[in-house]
Amino acid sequence: MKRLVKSVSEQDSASHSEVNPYADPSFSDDVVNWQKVHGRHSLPWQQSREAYRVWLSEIMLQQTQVTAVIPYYQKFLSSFPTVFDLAKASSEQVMSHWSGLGYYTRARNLHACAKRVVAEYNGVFPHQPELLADLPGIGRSTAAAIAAFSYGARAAILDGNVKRVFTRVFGIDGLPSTRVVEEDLWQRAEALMPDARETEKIQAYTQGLMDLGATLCTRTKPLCLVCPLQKRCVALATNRVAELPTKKAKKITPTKQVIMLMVVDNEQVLLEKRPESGIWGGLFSLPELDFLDPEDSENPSIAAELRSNFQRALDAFGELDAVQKLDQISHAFSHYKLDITPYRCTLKQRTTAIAEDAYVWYPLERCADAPLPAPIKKLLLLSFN
DNA sequence: CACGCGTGGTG
DNA sequence: TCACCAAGCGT
Repeated sequence: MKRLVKSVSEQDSASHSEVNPYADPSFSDDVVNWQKVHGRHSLPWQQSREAYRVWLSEIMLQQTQVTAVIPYYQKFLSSFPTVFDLAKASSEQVMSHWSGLGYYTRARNLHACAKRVVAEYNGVFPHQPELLADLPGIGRSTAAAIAAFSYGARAAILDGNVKRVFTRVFGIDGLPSTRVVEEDLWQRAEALMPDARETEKIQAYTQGLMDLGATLCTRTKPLCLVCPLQKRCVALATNRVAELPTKKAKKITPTKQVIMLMVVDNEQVLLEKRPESGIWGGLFSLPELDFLDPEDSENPSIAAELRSNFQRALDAFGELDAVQKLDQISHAFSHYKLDITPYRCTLKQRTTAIAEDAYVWYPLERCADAPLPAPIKKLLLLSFN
């Protein structure tokens, strides 16, 4: 459970924002005036202030680009028009709709959040950022975005766009993910908001910060010449735009190798449900075997080696008939690389008693709509279409 | 509190 | 080709 009560120091700084040394009314004026003329107004989730739609879009947009989100947002809304529809959907339905969008914890939290909003708030998202941030998948910044866009609340966002704009405009060194820099950024975010009297200003300002970061103050090749903040931009004045925000030192990404079994029988493929935590959590995928390096064994035939190693895994599913090695797939995550060696297996006879709900025989014709990781869905579609 | 968590686009 | 992300959150 997250904290619902602000500490004394937080309350103090919030209620005395007029003496916050970072306060500057002209800053929000510049952002708002720019947003009204040059900002984005036609995105699908900007056509309504309904909290359900704002929430859905904000969750999808976490660490994810607009172009990737749009088709998912539209399909989600079509299948689950209201928070009630989403709350009563099955987890498999929700995961199927999220399949391919990544960061699947978001989908599980989305579903859990919908259920809580229905159960605890009669389907109405609360207005207070503190209550929003207590819901699963909604952190401080997303809570502020929902409260601002849906209800006109005066709440500060601090997403990647804002961090990039602020570190450049104010010339802030240091990794934005570190405690000290992030606290400083939050203080500026709180101080620089427009006055609360007009909700339109809050919405235009919040959207304007996001639009500035997304369309002008981009990671590479920022369009400083047309930026409404160019006169006050420290990074531009000191020729450090390319250096800010401070980048993390790159780490070497390890490579993992797995064997995946594509067990096919009667136009169905055997899928295994993955654990809720970890990579591809909550999705179905192909059953995995630890990668076996052929160099380790004393050169048995591939078929014999595979039979002996696969049979134990396949005992649970049926009697093995044939095994065919498929082309290796290389899939890059943000933090490691996965080399997949898929083997297509057919059965002489399927075991009648399959292991509980951990496994499911899935019709090949429905794979396009299955709750699968992107590379696995791609593999299956390529194999059977 | 630094890290784990996906994917498709980009230069 | 491949490194590096892009509207953060939970632990």
